[in-house]
Amino acid sequence: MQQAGGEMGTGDKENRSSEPHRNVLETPLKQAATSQSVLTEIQPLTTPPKPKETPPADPWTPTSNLKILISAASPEIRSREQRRELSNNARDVLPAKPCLQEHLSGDEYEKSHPSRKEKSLGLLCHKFLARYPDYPSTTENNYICLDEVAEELNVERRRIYDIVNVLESLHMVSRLAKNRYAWHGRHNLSKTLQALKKVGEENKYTQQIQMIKKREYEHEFDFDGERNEDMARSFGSIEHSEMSFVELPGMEFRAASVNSRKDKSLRVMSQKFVMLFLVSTPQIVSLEVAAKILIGEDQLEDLDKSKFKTKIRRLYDIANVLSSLELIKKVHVTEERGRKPAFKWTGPMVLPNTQDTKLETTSTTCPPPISDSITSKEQCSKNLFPSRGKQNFTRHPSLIKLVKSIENDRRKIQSAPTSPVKISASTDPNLSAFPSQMAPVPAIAKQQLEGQSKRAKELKMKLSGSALEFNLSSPEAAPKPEAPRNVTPCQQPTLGLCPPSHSAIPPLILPHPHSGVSYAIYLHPSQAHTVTTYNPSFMLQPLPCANVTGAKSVNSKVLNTITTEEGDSQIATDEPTKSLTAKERPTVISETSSQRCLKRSQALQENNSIKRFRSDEEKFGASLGESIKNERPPSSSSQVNHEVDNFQKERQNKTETSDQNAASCYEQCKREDIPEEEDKAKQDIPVAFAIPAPETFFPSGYLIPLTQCTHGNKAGISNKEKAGICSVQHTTYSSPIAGVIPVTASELKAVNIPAFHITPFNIMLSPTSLAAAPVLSNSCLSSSNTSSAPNPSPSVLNFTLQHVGLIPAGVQVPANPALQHVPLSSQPESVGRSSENANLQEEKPPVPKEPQEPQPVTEHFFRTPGGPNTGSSLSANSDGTERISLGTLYIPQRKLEVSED
DNA sequence: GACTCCCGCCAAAGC
DNA sequence: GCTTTGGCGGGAGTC
Repeated sequence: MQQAGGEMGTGDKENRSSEPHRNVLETPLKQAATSQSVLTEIQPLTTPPKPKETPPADPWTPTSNLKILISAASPEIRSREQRRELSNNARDVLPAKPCLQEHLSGDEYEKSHPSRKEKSLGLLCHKFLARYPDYPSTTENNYICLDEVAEELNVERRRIYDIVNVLESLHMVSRLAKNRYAWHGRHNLSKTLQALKKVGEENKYTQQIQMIKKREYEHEFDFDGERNEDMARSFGSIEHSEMSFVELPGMEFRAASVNSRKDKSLRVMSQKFVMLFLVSTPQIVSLEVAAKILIGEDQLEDLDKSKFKTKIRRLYDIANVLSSLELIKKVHVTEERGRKPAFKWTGPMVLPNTQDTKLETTSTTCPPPISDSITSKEQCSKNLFPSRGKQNFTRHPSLIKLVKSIENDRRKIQSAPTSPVKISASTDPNLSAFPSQMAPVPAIAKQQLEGQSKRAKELKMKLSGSALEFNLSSPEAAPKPEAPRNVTPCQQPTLGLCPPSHSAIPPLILPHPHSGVSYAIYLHPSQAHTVTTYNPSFMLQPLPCANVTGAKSVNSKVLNTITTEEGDSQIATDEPTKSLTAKERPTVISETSSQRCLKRSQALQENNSIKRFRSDEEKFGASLGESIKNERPPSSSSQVNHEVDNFQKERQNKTETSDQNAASCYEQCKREDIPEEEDKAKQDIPVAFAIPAPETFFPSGYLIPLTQCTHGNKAGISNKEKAGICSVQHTTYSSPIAGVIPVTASELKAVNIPAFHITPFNIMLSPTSLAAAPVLSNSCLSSSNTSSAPNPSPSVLNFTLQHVGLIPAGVQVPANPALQHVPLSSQPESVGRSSENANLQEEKPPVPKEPQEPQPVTEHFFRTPGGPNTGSSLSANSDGTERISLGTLYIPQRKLEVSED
């Protein structure tokens, strides 16, 4: 056809522009100037028409044909021979309409002139898809002739290739012969997605994504050579395979030509792009990250702006097609620097292989072929216990020593008594009454945070280069004495990287500005000061709480997140919701689950506070207690913060141990996924799970949708709304920006259920696993010093003081002028106690067991998010100020807002 | 000015 | 040698 390149020069364009004439004349369909109308009006001539599609009875208009001609012509032609072309064509094509040209001038022509949008690939793809049924009958031959389609759609064939290539990647079409394709529709889509997800996991895309995000934070990733080299090394450490096109049985490419340039083909790129969504949590992938990953797979050293731009272009092409397929939806991640384009997966959730989905890769370099013999059970097991799988990661030499040290520490920790507390999964109806103290607190003590962050950064910088390797390789080093299968060594690496300040930076819970959904963002303190804008590494923690399977599901989800960071396959797609499309997910959310989540999150915070305080009670506790007793005015917050800061310095050497302890606890928690140990596990393992996110991958923070678990209930959100919050992927997301959400008194009070302690890396610790004493959340103090911060609960203060030994049990002291005197129960924690109502908030917080063995605790507690669809539940914080509070601090660094277009 | 992404050049592969 | 495919990047349109 066209020029040697298949494209047409001016002449070709003119020739092509005449092609539609015949078609138009033969099929006097209304060819609206707008593509939208065309979308539903395309009347296939030779290709299988979409069954549902009925020829529109739109009247033939005098200008319709001309509009088509115009749209078919290139801009150059139009600009060069606009008038003459129009008149001539009108005369030639529409002899019966001699006056046509008169109607096409000035504004009218502009109207007929299809805008750029109307010629978009996405719209074109819509047209294309409209021609064929989603689920074509197997009996009928659904052939696609590219030439014909191109003609009918009045586009260059080149554009059709773009569409077909992407469709091919999803096995919606397959090439039969030259210029001929077969339409399969969505029959194979589920299988394809499963296969892609599987391959994506095996290719460790999750790790790559996280690594890139981390890099971005650490270096504000750009294209200078040094950083590229660093990036390249990191990629190399992942041993990612040059995964090529993933094929399904019976759908292999039949023409070698198709594979000739597959390395960079749109097909492969499309598959990889889809993989990123399937393995990501949340299923939001920014173009930037995707491009970097795709580039990285090729040759990162060549990463330059032009290449990056090219990848972005291609990704736009792919994204447009995928959007037309309604598999993804464009969103924007807003950060302080501006908006970043991203896409959210809106397609069906991909379940783990419930059947032996055969897939083949035409990979040339690696991807270990997926075993067809893997049963669904085995696959599930593999997903649940990824640590058993192969570890393809290599350990960075510089980290071997560190790993050994960690191993030793872990052994010590694991040998130590750790008895996770069973938590009743029963619903706490009172959680709905969760107070509104969750409101963000004004920024405070930013300087302290920065100071802490600096120290942390120094340490981190030393290890950042090899953090990934270390993290990925940790499984090897991690001893698995008790629950080898569940060991998630991914957290271990963080031990050595954990700055002392971690303990002072707990997750932040922010209310969703739009939906009222709250999100807990876990920010790695070490990067707090370095992050000023959107941090891709804000891990949207899937905080499953709606799953009827309770802890198991949660665990699975957690495992998924964890394992993805470990570098091996893991899926955690055992959630029932996974089988549903994004649109359907909401229905599975139960309010009780959300309440449970709330409670868990509260418990986490509480225990974390207690644990932390316990570990520091000798120094900081006394000081803090004294401060409380003296009812320091808000102005003293800086003093307290300073004390904490200094104290944390001293506590730095404790961080590693505490993280290990947390890791140990988490391992126990993970055991709950082990069927044979389920009974036992249920007794020892908390129901709530935090999503561990090794700092090595998530240096900055995590965004945890809390949805109905927190504010949602309180805010009076209807059940329906809550359900939606939990399950529906919000169209708008945002991360909190720097800010501190102090743990309010009510938050602590309300929790009488032991929960997990989360390490700075989101490692969970059961309350009892740590000889923690009740502690007053530092945040309370800090928050109390802020005008907008809720005052710490008297009960908490008393509770803390009592456990610290500053006051005898039963004695109540006003911790803060603003605090109310709340009677506290001196009873030990009511482990597994199920929900109580708001009144229970007044009850004494759970008293950690084994207080006689205070252990250094640096964990930040972490609220278990409530939304099952974490991925979709990014929240927003309109506040851009940085905030800090001690103890239960959270330091959001960047504002992240994801919004749909 | 950044973001999108259309457009078509041009080369590899196929026939 | 012509056609088919499709990688690639300039640059126009849009925000």
